Amino acid sequence: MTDFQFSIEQEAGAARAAVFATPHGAVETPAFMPVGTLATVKSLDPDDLTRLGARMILANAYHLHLRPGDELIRDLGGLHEFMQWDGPILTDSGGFQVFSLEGLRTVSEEGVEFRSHLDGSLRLFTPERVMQIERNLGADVIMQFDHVIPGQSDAPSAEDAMQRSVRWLERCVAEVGRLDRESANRQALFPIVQGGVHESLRLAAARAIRGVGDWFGFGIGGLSVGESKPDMYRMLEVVDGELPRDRPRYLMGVGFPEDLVEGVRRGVDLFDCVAPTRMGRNGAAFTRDGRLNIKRAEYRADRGPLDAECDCAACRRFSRAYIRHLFTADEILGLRLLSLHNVHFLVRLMRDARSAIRAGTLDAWSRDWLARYHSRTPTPA
RNA sequence: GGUGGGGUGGCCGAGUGGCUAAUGGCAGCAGACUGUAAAUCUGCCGGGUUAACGCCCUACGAAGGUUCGAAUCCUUCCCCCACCA
Repeated sequence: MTDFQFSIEQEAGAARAAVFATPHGAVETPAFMPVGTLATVKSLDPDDLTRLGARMILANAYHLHLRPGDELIRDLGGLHEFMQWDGPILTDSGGFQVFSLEGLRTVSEEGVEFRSHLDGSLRLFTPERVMQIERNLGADVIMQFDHVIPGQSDAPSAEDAMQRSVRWLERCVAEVGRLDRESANRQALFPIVQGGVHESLRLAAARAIRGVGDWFGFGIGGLSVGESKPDMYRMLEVVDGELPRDRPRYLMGVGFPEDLVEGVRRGVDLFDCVAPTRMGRNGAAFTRDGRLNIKRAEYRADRGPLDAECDCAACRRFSRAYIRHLFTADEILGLRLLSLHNVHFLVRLMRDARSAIRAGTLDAWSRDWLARYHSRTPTPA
């Protein structure tokens, strides 16, 4: 299968600038992928995403299985057609929901029984079932079904979840093979490296995964789930040495701007996170000088843009005072403008990082970028 | 003019003798958010002082009274609403 390809253009330490080709187009990396769990990046439409430079987006198997149903989406032509996004799509498996919906599920070797958060019905998610769901959805990249646990979990728990994730990976592979024999397919299955914050477990997970098969790319999961940032960064360094360098690494669920910069430096190519959209809906804007809460009274009469150096649609046109007013008045345009801005901010951040890698200036660029982001507080214009 | 109901902290609105600086909601102020159970959640919210505990002051239309003690009971007055004249 040549639908997927990862072409490295330039390296800078662990970091690299590359192009990740998929059946629905190529993604220049490092890249940030906006999250559209329910087949929509909340408040943004496909044209918005295209304009701000997003190339690849996420959707979620658990949520779309529950509503509107993966078979319905299949019958309507698949996720790309359904949501009118013709760029690359990646679907998460529901492994994160094992963590986030902890009170609504029970884990066994067979799989995870979820109590639907929508209607209370029981749904058994096995690796096989998840592969069928992700096949029905039809994303370009599909994630294995994994077992995510809290970041501070002790080694025995982390090892247990990691080993289970590896066993489930084997079942995912088998099921994908069975489905492929039924009908041709152009999806890439990504495994997920687990292991909590324990170096030996991360190493063991990476090795075990490589033993299961050959992969077009690798997910790094179970991070940004409650562990410290130093622990998260350390795990990236550990994993970097154990994964093949000629394949993309996708750090799942990360993150905040500073985490993207730190991640790129440690060899991560792809990121996704709900932060830009969720925080945008809650009034927080990323700026070059740190986070800004647009609801604060000090911006009441502020004529300036969210971020003076930003060229997004919101910053080119609207004042902080206006956007603050929208939030104060509970107007939906406010949520939309901050979501637009925040996603644009991360997309551009990765574009800038890519340029720095290609220019051979990543170290200086990232050092300066982080210093400024951390040292200042956005002030009224 | 008569009858009935009512006046509570910025607003709405509970509370009918002590546990009440006074439930709730809204507004306001601030914080959190990392593979989305989220346009969500959390904290503060009479004034002064304190790092905090606490202490002091002011407060339930106004004034006076009963009581050890009143937003709650009594008296008078002011105002609002409804209905009847």
